[in-house]
Amino acid sequence: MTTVSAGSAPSEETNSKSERTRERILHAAAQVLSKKGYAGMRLGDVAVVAEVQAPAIYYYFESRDDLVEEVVWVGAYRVRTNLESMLAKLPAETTAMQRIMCAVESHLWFGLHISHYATAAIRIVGQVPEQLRTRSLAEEARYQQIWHELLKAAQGSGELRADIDLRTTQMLILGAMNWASEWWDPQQQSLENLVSATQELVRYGMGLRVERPR
Amino acid sequence: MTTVSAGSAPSEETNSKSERTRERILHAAAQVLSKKGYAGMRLGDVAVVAEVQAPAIYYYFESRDDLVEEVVWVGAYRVRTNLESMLAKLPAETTAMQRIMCAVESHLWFGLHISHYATAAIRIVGQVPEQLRTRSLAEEARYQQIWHELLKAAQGSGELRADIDLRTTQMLILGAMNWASEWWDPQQQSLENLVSATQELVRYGMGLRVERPR
Amino acid sequence: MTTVSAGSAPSEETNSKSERTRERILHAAAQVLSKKGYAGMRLGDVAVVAEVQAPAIYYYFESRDDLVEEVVWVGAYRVRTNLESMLAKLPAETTAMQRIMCAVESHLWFGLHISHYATAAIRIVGQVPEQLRTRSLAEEARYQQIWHELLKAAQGSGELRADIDLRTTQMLILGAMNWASEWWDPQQQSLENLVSATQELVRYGMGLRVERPR
Amino acid sequence: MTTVSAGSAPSEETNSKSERTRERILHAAAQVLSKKGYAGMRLGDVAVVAEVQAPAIYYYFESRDDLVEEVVWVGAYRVRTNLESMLAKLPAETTAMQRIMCAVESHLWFGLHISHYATAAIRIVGQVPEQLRTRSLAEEARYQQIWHELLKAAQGSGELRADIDLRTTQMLILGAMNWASEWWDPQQQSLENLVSATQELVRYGMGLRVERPR
DNA sequence: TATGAATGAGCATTCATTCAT
DNA sequence: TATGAATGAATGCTCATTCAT
Repeated sequence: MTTVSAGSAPSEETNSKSERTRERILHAAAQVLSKKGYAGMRLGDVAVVAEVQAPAIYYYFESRDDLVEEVVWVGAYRVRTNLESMLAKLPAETTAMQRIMCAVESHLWFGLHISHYATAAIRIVGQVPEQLRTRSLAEEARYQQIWHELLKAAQGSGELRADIDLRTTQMLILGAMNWASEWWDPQQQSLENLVSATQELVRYGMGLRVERPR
Repeated sequence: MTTVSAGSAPSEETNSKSERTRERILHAAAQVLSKKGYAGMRLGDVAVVAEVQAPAIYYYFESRDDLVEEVVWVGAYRVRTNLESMLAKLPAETTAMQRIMCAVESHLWFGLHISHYATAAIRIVGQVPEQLRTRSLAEEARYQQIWHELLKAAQGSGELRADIDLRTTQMLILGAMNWASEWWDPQQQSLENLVSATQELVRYGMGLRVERPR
Repeated sequence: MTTVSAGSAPSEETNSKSERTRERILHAAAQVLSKKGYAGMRLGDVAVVAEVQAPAIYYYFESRDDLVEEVVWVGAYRVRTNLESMLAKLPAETTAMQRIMCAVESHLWFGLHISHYATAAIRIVGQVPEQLRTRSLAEEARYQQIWHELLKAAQGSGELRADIDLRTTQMLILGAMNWASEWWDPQQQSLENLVSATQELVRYGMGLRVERPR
Repeated sequence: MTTVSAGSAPSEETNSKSERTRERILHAAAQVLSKKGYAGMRLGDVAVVAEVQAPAIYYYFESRDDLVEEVVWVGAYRVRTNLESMLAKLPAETTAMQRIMCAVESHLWFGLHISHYATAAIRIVGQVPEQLRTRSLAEEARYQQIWHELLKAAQGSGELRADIDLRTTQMLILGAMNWASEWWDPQQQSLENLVSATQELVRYGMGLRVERPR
């Protein structure tokens, strides 16, 4: 799904047994991190989930923090590349607002459905020591930049009101979606439903519209 | 603002020295919790912030978890009562939508400006063991209920579109605000600004309105 | 019951309120000690039993060890003086063996029925640091001495076999009685019964006697 | 002496290095327990004696209480199996009284000479929380049962007086021997001596026998 | 005479990490 | 490539003890 290009990119195609084990550990860490938080993740738990012994982790990662760093980075990396590839697939004539709607779908779909990495990365932001965030911060900046350009384009094309505070609004929207991992329950509501409700809110707000745009 | 006097309510008026120490510890715990998360809160850190020795905490709280439980509960309790008292002050003729705007202001103002408790409670949701959440879950349910009634009233009065998914929208809005504690920086943006940007988003969304309602 | 003569003797007649509290604490300590052992006795438990607050203990005793020391000493002291007063009451013509039987009764009766102090003193022998035992060791030596004289007298009068190892036998008998506190249950067996069974064992052993002496 | 091989029996043959370490910790715990009592046993002391670091104990035992439980059980188990194997070695024609004498020897020899476990088990009876005693209580019941049968057989064969209270006498004898760990000093008296003095007391008591039975 | 408040020392336990194999 | 065994550095918690009142 994710289109991985460069050498050091986080592969999802597992090759050798060794690489598969490494991936299993990373997966397990993402899972545990998203449930227990940064300080709450114990290597023992990760080992259980990954079906290895705890010391085996050290064969693949220098330290616990290294493991966390990678999870967080992979999360951010995949969220960004996923969005990029989704946007790339859109036909040229897609309007700016439709692109934003696509980004909403990408964010929710990826964060809630595909990847523990994203959830983990999202949930432990703010608990992770600064020094572990260098790589992921860069990714997040790129991601924010993509969103920023989407919004600016929409404003340019007149699809977005000129008077809104772009940066704040962007953060509020991403926040609304990030927080969904705290309450959204696939048993109670389909992801499609959540996506369209979010798109509605983002586009029109809750208030009454006298005349439906478009 | 909330002056709670009755029964077992969490007092903010500190009386005896003993009560003040207890409050200091509770404050400190909220602060540390919101920064480090549930598993990351060490009693030693709390003690340093509260300017006591760590074992003194046990004079006031049965256990670490008891302390966390109280912080989380106080957070939820104060958020709810703050909203109630804000709403109670509104004149009778206030429209349903205006009440919602007031609730937005209350939520952001209280969560970001007034109380580490609220931030703590928000940030560690999902990390705290279920058994510590009994009291706070009840509070949160009451809070959600108040919001739900606000939205329903607005829908009833025709100020809200009839076709939106109330529950999902409510969660998205609260999420957008909760997440603000992750990125909002008082140095860069005034709270007033954040509040009005949020109110705008909630009310009208980002999209162009052909004709401004009302 | 105990005939206390000298000034510093452990009084059982409580006079002032202060003295009564002190006695209550001492009692409580004896009770807790006999149940939990030396290291297991917590001042908090003692305080609960004595119905005071823990720090109050320090008004009456220099330290925890001081309290223990006194309990142990009072136990030893009372066991000794009790035996002495029992023996003193016997008519002049009492035989040496009858005196021993009286001592057996005294030991059991006192250790099991009257006094937690004795039980405590007995049970924690060997756990208490040497330095706390100075006074009580002296008492115990006196007690052993009394027993030794009783046995020697009986050997002298021909009531005891000449070929038995007096010291070892004495220790075995006292041990048999001391250990009774571990298993004797007043609900299942009267003290009188235990006393006479012990007297029988001491006097005749378990073995068949061809001809009953005397 | 006891060579236990079957099932979950506490092995004395140490095999792997790991098993030897575990045994060393168990030994150390028995030693410390018998000296300091249940509450007085610190894992630090055990670790020093076992020549490991304290946390290493947790590699072999779930908790401090688990360690205590095992010591107490091993003590009870070995005392019982030792007695059984001693009795099993006696020739068929051994009289019931001689069997009892053998049991006395076994108890003293094992409790005082061979095994800290036995001493520990004996000394901390009554301090150990009930829940740690399940396994050992079962062992002790079996041990008491063996003794009971020995005594009953002797009464049946006419070697024991018919009029003695079997249960009480049995407890007194075992108590006399258990207590020996409090006072017996191998420097001052040989174990052989203690054994024969005890056998004498058990068989004939202290009193004068007109005619030596048998 | 007694207690509420607080502390320092110590203890059981956990956990990331190491290392020989 | 992986694990069994072990450890050092915390960390929560207990408890004797102090002290102002």
